[in-house]
Amino acid sequence: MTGMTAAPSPASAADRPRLGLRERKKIKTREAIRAATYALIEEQGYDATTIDQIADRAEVSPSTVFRYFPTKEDIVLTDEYDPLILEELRARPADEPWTDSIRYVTQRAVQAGVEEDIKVSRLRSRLVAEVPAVRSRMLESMSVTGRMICQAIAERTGRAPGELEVRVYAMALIGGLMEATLYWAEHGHQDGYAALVDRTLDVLEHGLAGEKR
Amino acid sequence: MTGMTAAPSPASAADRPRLGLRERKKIKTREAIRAATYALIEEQGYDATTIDQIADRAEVSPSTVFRYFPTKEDIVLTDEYDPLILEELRARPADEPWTDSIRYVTQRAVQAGVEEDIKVSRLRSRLVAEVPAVRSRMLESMSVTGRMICQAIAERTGRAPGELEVRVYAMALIGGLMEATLYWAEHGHQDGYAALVDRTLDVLEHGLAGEKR
DNA sequence: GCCTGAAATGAGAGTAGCTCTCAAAACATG
DNA sequence: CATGTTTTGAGAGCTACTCTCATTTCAGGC
Repeated sequence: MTGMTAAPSPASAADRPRLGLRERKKIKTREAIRAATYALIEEQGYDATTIDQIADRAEVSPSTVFRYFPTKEDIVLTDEYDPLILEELRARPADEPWTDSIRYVTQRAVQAGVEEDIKVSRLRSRLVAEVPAVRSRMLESMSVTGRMICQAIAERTGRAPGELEVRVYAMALIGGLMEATLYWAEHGHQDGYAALVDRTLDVLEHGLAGEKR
Repeated sequence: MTGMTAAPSPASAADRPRLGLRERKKIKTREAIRAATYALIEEQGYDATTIDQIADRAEVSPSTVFRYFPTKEDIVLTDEYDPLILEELRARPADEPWTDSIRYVTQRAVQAGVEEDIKVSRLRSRLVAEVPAVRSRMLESMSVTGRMICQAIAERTGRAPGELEVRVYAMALIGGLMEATLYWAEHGHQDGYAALVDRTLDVLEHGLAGEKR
């Protein structure tokens, strides 16, 4: 959801025999493409890295790269945690203030992403900060998550999910989290990402003047 | 700033003789390209409209189109009011609460844009809602404005402009305004844009639960 | 009016992201 | 192992965008 969350981990030993050879190959290809992309970007930068080079190193054809990822930016950014996040949001106790629920779930997503692979998280945030196309794509993907958040807020507050106020709050949240990510990258990842997210949520809840909770 | 603000009006009669032939031609070309773009988009939609077609109708070469606008999206979105907005923000009385200043200036920008050409404002917002590339470009351009707003907030509150909290607030504002624009377009421009912006700022100031001011 | 330097334009080649099609290869299933 | 389905590779094609260079168009002094 934050875009910093990691891609799903490779199939664990338990379910590997469950999957057919076809499925396993697909996962392998996906990861080969991503690994090749990360490596090339660190060597030469984002713009200088072409799809053809990625295909070469991943040992697939360029067509295959596009079959797996709709755009070059998606190779870097794609994660598939959104549905899990919504589920977790729904699982929060009904009497918990909804802002706390959002805080909890956001923090969990961040933790999961950073724990999965801190190096990838850093590379991603760096690219988000430095490459406009990547930043745009991330905002777009976060907006989708925003719609989900509208749903969750609506359920908790009894408002309509399409109501302007709800949508504005959700999108403000997205914007704030994006800025936190930028801040993290621009300051060389010195601060803890989780702490930055916490401060971000404070601003959203209490405004700029508001005391820290 | 909102992206819905209009492009600067054509040189008024007073300063036309002041400008050389060269400058006047440049302005004319700029407007010809934009007019051609708007017309073609209404006829065939955004994606179906190519740079070559735009160049044809504007009676310039494709190279010239790119000389005037860095990207296709910019032909639709570009406005140059940002510096004026910052100036106006600085001109607000120092004892006015800074949230009120932002509200005033935002409203003025919206008014100016809508009054300039309501049809263009509507087309723009429609494109922002419907074409991802345009929406992305608009967010990017609004982010630039966001940096300016950081500056203004910092001056008023005595905080540092680079402080996380300030940046988060500014970006949340941007996100909220974007969502208001989307809402406006998605509801067929029924509501007044200014009213939507007002409600948006309420959310930013008082949170979702907050009473209307 | 004319000449000279500077700026704007047009033509064209080139790059890269992305789409589409179609045939060949790899897997699944009986 | 034969059959049908998926996945892949090869390649053509489109378009946004960049760069270069020759040509045209304007500005200002003579």
